[in-house]
Amino acid sequence: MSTATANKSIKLDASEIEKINQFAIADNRTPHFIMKEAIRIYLKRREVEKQFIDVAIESRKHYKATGLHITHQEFTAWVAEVQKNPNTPMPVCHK
Amino acid sequence: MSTATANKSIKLDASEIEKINQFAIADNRTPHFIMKEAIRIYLKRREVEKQFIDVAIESRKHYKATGLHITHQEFTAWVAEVQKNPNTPMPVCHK
DNA sequence: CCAGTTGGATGACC
DNA sequence: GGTCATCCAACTGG
Repeated sequence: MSTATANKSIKLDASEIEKINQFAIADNRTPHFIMKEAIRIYLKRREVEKQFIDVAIESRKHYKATGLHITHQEFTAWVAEVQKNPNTPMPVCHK
Repeated sequence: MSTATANKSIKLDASEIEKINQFAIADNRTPHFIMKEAIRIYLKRREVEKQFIDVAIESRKHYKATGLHITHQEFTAWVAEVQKNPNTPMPVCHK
């Protein structure tokens, strides 16, 4: 009962297959591996992206619920300040 | 003859399949499409990368043939200089 | 209606 | 894990 791997089919056109083979040969792995890698990388990117927007949505919900926020000016001012003084505290959320 | 598309199989484990399905649903496309997209993107990245190193190899061959080059110091000095004066010319290759 | 493409599942072989 | 061949359902355009 380790990792059950299922066989999925995918239609690729000739040019893509060629390229996959080239790269597979180039770094000495199988075309299959290349495809899996492609998918792994893609999924990882999507996950990170999703988490990013999830956090944004969360933050917004929190703001809607509590009214707590900082302004864009407060934030950019802090960004500028932190260059000079790395321990400048982030602005505090307020109503 | 339009674009001949051949059928390839790829073994993916359950977690990957789930994620593919999630993203497929999320942006309203088929899982199959997602996989193709993943591969397209990967291939594109690799191609660009390859071209980059090809240029590097070309440059090196040119150097080996002609002896023309600039030093690392010359280059970094220029990088620094160009910040202050954007039209600072790049150092010229020499023996 | 049939041909062609896409999307997808399997079974078998190495 | 890696690869191929087949067969299936759904949709699209002549």
